[in-house]
Amino acid sequence: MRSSTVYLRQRVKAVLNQAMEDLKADGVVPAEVQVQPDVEHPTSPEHGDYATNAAMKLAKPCRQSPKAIAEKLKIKLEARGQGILARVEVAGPGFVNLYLHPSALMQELQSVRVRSEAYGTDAWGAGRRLLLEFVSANPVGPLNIVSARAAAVGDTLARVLRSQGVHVEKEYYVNDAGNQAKLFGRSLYARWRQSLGEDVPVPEEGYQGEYVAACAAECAQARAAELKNASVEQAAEIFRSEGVARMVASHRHDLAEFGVEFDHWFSELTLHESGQVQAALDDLKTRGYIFEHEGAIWFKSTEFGDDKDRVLIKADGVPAYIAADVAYHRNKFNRGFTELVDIWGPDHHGYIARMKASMQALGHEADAFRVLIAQQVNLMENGQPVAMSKRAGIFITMADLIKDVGRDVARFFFLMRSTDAHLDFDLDLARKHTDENPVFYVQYAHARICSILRKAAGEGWVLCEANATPELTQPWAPEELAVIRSLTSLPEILEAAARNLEPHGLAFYLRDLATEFHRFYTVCRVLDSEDKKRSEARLALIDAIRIVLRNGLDLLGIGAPDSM
RNA sequence: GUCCCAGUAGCUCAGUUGGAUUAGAGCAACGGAUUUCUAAUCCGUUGGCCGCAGGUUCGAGUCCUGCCUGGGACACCA
Repeated sequence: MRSSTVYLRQRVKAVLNQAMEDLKADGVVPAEVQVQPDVEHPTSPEHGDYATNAAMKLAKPCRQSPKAIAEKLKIKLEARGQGILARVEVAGPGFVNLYLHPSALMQELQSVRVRSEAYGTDAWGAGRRLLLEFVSANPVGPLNIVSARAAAVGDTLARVLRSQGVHVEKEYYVNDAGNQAKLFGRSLYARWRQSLGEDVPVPEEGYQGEYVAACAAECAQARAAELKNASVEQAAEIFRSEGVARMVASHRHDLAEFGVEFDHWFSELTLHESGQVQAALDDLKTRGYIFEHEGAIWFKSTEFGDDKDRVLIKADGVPAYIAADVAYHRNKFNRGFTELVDIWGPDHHGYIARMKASMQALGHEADAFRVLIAQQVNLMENGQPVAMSKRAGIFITMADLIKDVGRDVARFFFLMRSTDAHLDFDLDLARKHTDENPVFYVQYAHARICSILRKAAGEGWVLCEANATPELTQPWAPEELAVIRSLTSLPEILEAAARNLEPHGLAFYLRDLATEFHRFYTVCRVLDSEDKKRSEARLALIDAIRIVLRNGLDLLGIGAPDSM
């Protein structure tokens, strides 16, 4: 289904490579010279559809001026670019500007409709097996805003990577083994006893929010029979396991509401029970990165650039959190994944070095394990940050946010920022169902197109076959050419987003494409009975725009409505 | 004290891994456009010492060093 298509920019690159080979054959460029020239869109369209710095990169190894090489390259490009390039120009310090042949643009436009929902997909990522872990919140309370951000980014990243042929599985790590889970169990237990009129205090550092009492009641009802004769310790354990299970279920539910579904939910407890924590320890020991000191067992993480060595097994014999985490990531590799990507919250920044160290100690390449930090989110209302206090139980959850502004808006706002930058979430703007809200702006473009297509169908207009190039006697208008050029950028946008693990470029791209469409719409009437040929061509054009908008919105996990 | 992230228009942010005498959007402000396929639209104007100072080279918002400011992290917690 994912046939390998050569997109427009790749065709241009291929022409450039051929031209450079020709220069080698002529002896202009020494055979051993290897350069990777950039082919990019110039800032100003007057400088061509694409421009390359190949001549500047070749200048030094060839010991010639960039301009001289550019002139020679130009001749080869003109010969090799038949049917793709209309014009080649040398400019500035040695740039070579490439102007597309109109027929190449038309072919690409046709390709959008032929490939339809597969337009933009590629296969360069085939063969990679990547495990993407994100959210992984402690199952002791509702998901917060940062989790929502991580969910949006992780889910879209998975979709984008898959579109490029990478095999991706999404995983959620359930911290059901540690102190937090225990503390949660005891908090639930206390709340239950309180509800029975007894004076049992919630433990210090325990969980206070309103949801705790509600969860305690549900747990008590579900496990009533077992609780009847349980000791305090047994009861706390029952509340721990039941409470965690219910929290995990609610996380799963809330995430599904947000359009995010995981392939795996991985329990920390199973690592301990199956002996994998010990196995990881033994592995590190065999490799010589373990030592004992003051009754604790340490990992020599400083060997791999960490600030200090880290305790794996505490002096009391209990494994530290990181011991299970090392075992967990070792497990991921053992399952056959060749790349691990984690998305963590901002408070785990300092944790990266030691985890990377542990994976290197286990023999993996440094960049086989990568961590993205989903930075802090400030909810803004009336220009002020919304006050939140976890301690007092006053905080806006992911579920609250989605209920408030809607799933599409929430996702788009999170995906409009680079992941590792702080984000001010403008609630007032998010709530507006007007043109100021960028989500609706993009969706409106899609709906507008659908509306025209409906009208066209009703009036008996013919939407030409996907593989038929519309014939035109008059040249395309500038607004038409601009939007066609934008269309052809989707493949490179997706490739960049996947390679850099930065999905936000896609959101910006869609907004820009919507702008190009709206501009076109204002100037060019699609259905014009005076000019049937042009109308048919424009119908094909807006159909292609519809496809690209829809593909992009799908990858963002956002709806593409037919009408608004 | 050490480390990480950020600092670009009044506000929120892009800037394609160093490229073009002209650094871009959105919002806000001001002025225009609709007998039309959806005005949830479009066009125009105003707005900048890219935190500061050096350095690297043909070329720096982008890379290096130092400093300033904001946020975060620095457990035998998870």
